[in-house]
Amino acid sequence: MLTPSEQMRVIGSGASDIVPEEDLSKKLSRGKPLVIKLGVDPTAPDLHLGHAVPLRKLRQFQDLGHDVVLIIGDFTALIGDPSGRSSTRPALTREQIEENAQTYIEQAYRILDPDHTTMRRNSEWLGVLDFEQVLRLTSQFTVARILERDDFAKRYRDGIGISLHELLYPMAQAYDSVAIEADVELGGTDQLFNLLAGRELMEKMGMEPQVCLTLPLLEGTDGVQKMSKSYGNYVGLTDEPAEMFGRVMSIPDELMVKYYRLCTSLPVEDVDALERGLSGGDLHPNKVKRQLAREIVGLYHGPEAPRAAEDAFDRVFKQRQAPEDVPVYEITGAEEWIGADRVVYIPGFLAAAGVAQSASAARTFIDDGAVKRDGERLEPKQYVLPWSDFADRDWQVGKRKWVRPTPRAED
RNA sequence: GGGGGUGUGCCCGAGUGGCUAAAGGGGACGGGCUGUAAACCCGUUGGCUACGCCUACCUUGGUUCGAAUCCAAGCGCCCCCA
Repeated sequence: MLTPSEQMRVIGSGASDIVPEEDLSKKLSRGKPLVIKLGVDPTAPDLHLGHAVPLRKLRQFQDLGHDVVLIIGDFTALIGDPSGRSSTRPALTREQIEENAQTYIEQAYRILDPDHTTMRRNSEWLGVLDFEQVLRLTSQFTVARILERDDFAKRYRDGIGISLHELLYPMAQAYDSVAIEADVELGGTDQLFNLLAGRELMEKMGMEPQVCLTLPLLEGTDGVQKMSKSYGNYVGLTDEPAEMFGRVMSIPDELMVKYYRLCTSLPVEDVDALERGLSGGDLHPNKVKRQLAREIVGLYHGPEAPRAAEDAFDRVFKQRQAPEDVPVYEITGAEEWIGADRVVYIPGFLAAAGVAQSASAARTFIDDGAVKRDGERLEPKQYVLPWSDFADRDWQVGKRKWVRPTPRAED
């Protein structure tokens, strides 16, 4: 095991804040494994690089010999953490939550060491509290204190509704820490309030308070908003290698270094060197971003994957050629967009194949010059084509959507 | 319990009887440029085999030749007083 100060260095790298740092080194210096808590919200089933940031930090803790407790917020999901949202979230049903939790766990184990991870659901302890116990808990917090939380304060000021149950979210999360006797809780910087609530509650209940460790929020591929599925700016952990490569390539240049720090396992010194090279103009951003994409793809798909992903990327984007395996759309012959004389209504096809939202949208694409057949642009208003000019050809919509209509094999 | 306000397309937000598929902005998408992006320029952004037709401005009824626009009730949200 590393010495406490060595551990501090590893733990602190990439962290936004550790409050209070002294408490953490004190805990570490006892030489006993610590209980590291991360609460996860089973509202979105698909994990992305943003989720991976705290998970990777947990992994570091595991590698240092500590115990990780992953708390599935199946009970708190009934509230829906209002954090960062300007309005109340819809509460999920139990079935949805359970389903999401399962997928979450599967994906989390791509990063965590399952042998050193304990999985708990907070319904275990929150679901059994009776009203009296809830009241006793609420008496530990004041309204003024809860309203200090940024988003509550803002919503209150702006006259946007806050349901009473939302105010209890921090308390519920805090109680999780009490229940598992957490030593350290991780979270994004937007979680600081909730993390501190845990610390305070533990203290009030006569326990050794947890240390709060916050991590920077990862902006999505748009470079502006926090990575989130609902913004469509995410890189999914289960994305296909080529897809993943492409998505990483689409992040703004300014974000590259941050991604290196939070999403790859490159040593700090190497990242520093890249940063210097970029700002000094010695390194070309494109090269650096390619390496970033390779690193990330390699992390989730193994060392062989990046090469193929990069090749596919180049084929489509650099050389503007069709990918190796264009998705096939099987023609059954019953399509209504195929006329009796085997004349094909192209917008209907593009909509049916899912490369355009609707036939109207597909028409727009055609008129915009966004539709190509075997690399050749369709003329505006060219909506119908004879069968021979349609089937078994590579159709491209925009830069990256491909489909190849193929008649179903007769057998 | 009383009083007032508000509900528009993905989001914000104009529009107070016909000229409105609905200004403007954001976002998104497409084209150009490029390093893959960003910035910038141009364009599109309800549906439909489509110079026309259909469905749309919280819901349901009503007034009218005609309503997102007026009326009634309902539902949601917000504020103030108690």
